[in-house]
Amino acid sequence: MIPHAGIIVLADSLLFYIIYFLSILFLIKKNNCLKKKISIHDLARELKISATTISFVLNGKATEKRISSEVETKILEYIQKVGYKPNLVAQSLRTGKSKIIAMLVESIDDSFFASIAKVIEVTAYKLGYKVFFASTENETEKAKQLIRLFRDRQVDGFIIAPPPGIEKEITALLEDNCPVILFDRHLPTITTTNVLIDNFDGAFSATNHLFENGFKKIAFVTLDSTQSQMQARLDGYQKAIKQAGTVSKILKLSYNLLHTEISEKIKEFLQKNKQLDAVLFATNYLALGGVDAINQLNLKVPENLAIIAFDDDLIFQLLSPSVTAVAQPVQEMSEEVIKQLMKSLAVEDQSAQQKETIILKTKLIVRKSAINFSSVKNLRTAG
Amino acid sequence: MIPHAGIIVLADSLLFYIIYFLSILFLIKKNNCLKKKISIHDLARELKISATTISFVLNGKATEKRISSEVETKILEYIQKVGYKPNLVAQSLRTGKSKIIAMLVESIDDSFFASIAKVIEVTAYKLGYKVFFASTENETEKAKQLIRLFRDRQVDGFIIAPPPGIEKEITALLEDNCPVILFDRHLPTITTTNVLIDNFDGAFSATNHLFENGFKKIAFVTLDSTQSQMQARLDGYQKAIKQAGTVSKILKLSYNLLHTEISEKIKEFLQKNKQLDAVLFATNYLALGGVDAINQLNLKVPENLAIIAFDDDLIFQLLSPSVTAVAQPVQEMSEEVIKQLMKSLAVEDQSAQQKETIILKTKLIVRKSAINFSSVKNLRTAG
DNA sequence: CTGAAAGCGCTTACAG
DNA sequence: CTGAAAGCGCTTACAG
Repeated sequence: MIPHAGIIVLADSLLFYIIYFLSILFLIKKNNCLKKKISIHDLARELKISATTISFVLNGKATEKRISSEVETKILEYIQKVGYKPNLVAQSLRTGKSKIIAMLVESIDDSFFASIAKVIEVTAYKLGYKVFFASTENETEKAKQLIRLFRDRQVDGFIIAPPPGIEKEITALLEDNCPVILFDRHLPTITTTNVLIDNFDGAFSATNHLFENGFKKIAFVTLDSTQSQMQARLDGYQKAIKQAGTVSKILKLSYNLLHTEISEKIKEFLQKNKQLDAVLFATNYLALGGVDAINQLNLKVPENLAIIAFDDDLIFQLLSPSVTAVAQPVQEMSEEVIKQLMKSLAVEDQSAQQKETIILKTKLIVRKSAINFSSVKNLRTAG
Repeated sequence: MIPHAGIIVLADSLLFYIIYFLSILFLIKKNNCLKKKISIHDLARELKISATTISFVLNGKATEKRISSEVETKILEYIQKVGYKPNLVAQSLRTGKSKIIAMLVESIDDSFFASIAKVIEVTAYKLGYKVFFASTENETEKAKQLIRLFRDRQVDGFIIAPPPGIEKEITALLEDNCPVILFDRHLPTITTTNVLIDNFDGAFSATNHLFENGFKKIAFVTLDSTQSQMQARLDGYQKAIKQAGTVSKILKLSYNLLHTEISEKIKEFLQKNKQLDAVLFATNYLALGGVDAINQLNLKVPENLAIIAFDDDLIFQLLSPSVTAVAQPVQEMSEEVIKQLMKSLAVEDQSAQQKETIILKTKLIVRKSAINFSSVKNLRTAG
């Protein structure tokens, strides 16, 4: 039996190599996109240095672990030469971190969310994070799904413009020690870190701007929503109306209407309420629907009807007449969001962390759609 | 010594458990966002069924592997009950697949790219894929970085609107067996699967539409770019001009100008070329810059100057007068892109796969900015 | 029909 | 100052 042992071993190892070789081939075939990459153990073999030491050097722990500087430079140079990149998936599995931040906005199409997303992406990237975006369409169910999806992908934290009804999910994230920053609107019943604007003051100032320019019958076109930002805009409008001693006139439209549906509803509203001489729109896309309605009714702005939009947009500058708008401080908001998120990311225990609410001021960009026409007020009812 | 052995073992294992317990605590502390999740082995322990069998059931291989249906339903019910979700990172590390598609567009801000991104996201999601977006700003270096970044994250495939100069990177992807679909523009020197529109015909028809409406001195405002889509639009314009026997007048602007810079350059161009009675803009944002310039010059559209834009946009419908545009078939393009990508994803060897180029037709949306004013041509030079 | 075991590529506590 | 080994949570070829 002994003489055979060698042969058996040989046959065995030959078989092993054949299988190994086949499986390599199979893997290359099967794994699209998976470059035959160098692993840390390949480096270890080549350099005759353990993977441990290489890993320490890679993670900047060379001095902490007192790796000799010769070894360090040797490793660094070799890595440079062969272009080694650690496998982030393996890293993520091991550490439980992904260096990915999830950002849920209402709609990435919307110019406000698109511009804030852009600033956040750039800033986060500089800090070593990648941001993944998704649109909730302000739907509770879609937001829940997305939170689940991103958690499954092991994101490190969330930036969320929350739709209504996801208090439970946000609380669950925080309890599981997952950093969350809310922006644009918050959820009053739960304690979170929020980056908001002064919606009340924005709407209040805009309405007063209309009064100051001689307009008196001011309507407010908004969404049928109890969300904090919409509620505050409504309150700001109503405060100004009350203070002026006039009557409010409010149109509430449901979410997720198409552009043509919005303009149709606004058209009907304007036709039924010919006394109106000005309208404040609670969002940029409502204002765009309004512009369409106004065009269709052949009304002149601001002679027949003055308008102001909440959220600025390039379009408002291009329309004739250009549209006065309440601008949100996009740059400032984005920076504050990132700042707060980085703070949370650095903290071990989310529940212990102090929750802050930052409120930034809006700025009224005065253009031509709401300037003083006191001498020729409301030609429409006259005509 | 022997009497002590038991004690040592006990002390040893006690220590072990203390350390184990502490490290668990430490892990929970350290790993933000990492829910203490159930693993497949936890399930195996509870159910007294091997992880292998559970994995087979989970991956729909129950019948293939001839798992008894009792075992299958038992597993399925338990999973349902405890809400088990496999760890996608581990799955990805093991299989080399991520079910993630990377999509590189010029700018996610741009309405054309935003709308195509949206359709693709929804469609891909239904097919079990998540799409991650990023903007190249048409910069070669940024695109290279993004490709690297996404490969590090182990994406399964790419959808790319390529900036110039990344032929090498695209080729490398294909060689590494990574599915790539180009759209909007292609790279003529390499063989890839492309989903394009008929840019030549779009520009040709638009120019002819201007001729048919009585305009004669037609300029073309485009980007200083050799990219395929821009080249084809230029060629289409020139063909129409030549066929009509008139002279061409072209303004080439560099990429990445700000809106105000674009409108400034166009303003200068229009002032220097008062003979012009129409302009075809090669992109939607060039047209918006043009609208701004035209407003500043107090020109009337189309009486003084007719305009047509390439790429439709909601804004064009809202401007007064509304702007005629060459619309790209967004829905159709998106579907075609996904279809081609899924085809590539199913193929083992990318180099062996037949590369197709799909060319879709554009549609001219006739609005008011280029309608017939043959009786009152070019008032500007007259006035 | 079902399970034990290897391994994807990392990181890190521990030992020396 | 450096390395062997375990383990993150999966999947799958192989054995029975």
